[in-house]
Amino acid sequence: MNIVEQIDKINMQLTVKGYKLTPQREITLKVLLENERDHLSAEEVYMLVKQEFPEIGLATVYRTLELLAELQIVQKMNFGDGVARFDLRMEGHDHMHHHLICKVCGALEEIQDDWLLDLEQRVATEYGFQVTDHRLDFTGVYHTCKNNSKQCKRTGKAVS
Amino acid sequence: MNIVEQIDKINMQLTVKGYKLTPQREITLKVLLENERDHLSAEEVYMLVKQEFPEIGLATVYRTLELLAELQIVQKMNFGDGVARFDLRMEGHDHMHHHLICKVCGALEEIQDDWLLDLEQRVATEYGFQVTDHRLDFTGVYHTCKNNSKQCKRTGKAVS
DNA sequence: TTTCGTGCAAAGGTTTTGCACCGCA
DNA sequence: TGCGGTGCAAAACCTTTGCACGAAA
Repeated sequence: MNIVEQIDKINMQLTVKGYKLTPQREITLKVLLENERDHLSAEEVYMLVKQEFPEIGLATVYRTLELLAELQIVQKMNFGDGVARFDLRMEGHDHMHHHLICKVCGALEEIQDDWLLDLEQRVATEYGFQVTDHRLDFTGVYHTCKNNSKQCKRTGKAVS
Repeated sequence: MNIVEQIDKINMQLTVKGYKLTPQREITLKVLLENERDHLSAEEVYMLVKQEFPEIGLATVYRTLELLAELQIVQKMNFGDGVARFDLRMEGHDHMHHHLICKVCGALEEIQDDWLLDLEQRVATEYGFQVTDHRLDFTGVYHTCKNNSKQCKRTGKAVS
């Protein structure tokens, strides 16, 4: 599914709920889809949207992101750096992505396996708790970073 | 290990790093240890410390919590309610606690099983990533909350 | 016209910082 | 004296909100 199709699909979700796909919302969505792997902050989204739509205000970006979170199109997350970051939840990614956070190079990789179905079953039986969503983050170090190579394997970023 | 012993142990960790256990820090630690299960925010810690040490300033609490996080005695966490919360990491709890967050009653339960050793092994082999810590939160609903009982099973809190 | 969405500026809430002061080596 | 630690207030920071305006049904 390409970006245009995804935006169409989201447009339908908006319409059903009585919301409109304004140019501001469309460009914000485009930015999110084009940077799906990057976990952008509101400020970063704002900067990118501004390149195509300079008149947009930061408040609109916040309102759009809030709207998308309400529709479960994005998920608001916090990785401890003081800003909220937004994770797309398209195409069955629903509650199935985990994160690897490298302490050396700062990379934040998303991995797609769903490893937790057994655990969710155990939580249900042992704790009387029905899971609807989960969050799993691993902090650690890429072997390539640890081995003192000059670049992070994933991002290509220079490593301090 | 009782609270006095735990504070002694932490005092040693502080001393090794050149920090002192001031009365403010000691009372802050006591509050954290006495409310280990509660994931207090800085403001909540401040209120509780103030009861025993009214002259303390909020900034000191923030600085103490930051210091304890640096020493890995507490972990700063964010559950999406706009404030940082602090999780004690004493007595081998290290990277072994997970959370159940009930959407109905708001309870935040800590569970102690360490279910992720296998997954950490997989991450190491499949992604070339050595895990040093992890975070696993389950969002969902307690069966007792779902069944419309008037109280949450865990907290006893009234359920809307 | 009515409603929804927007931009701007102001407000709100949390956390950090600057600075003078204090106690202890 | 020197230095780490503190309290207070101000600042910084991210995010939300109030309000008037504008576009579309």
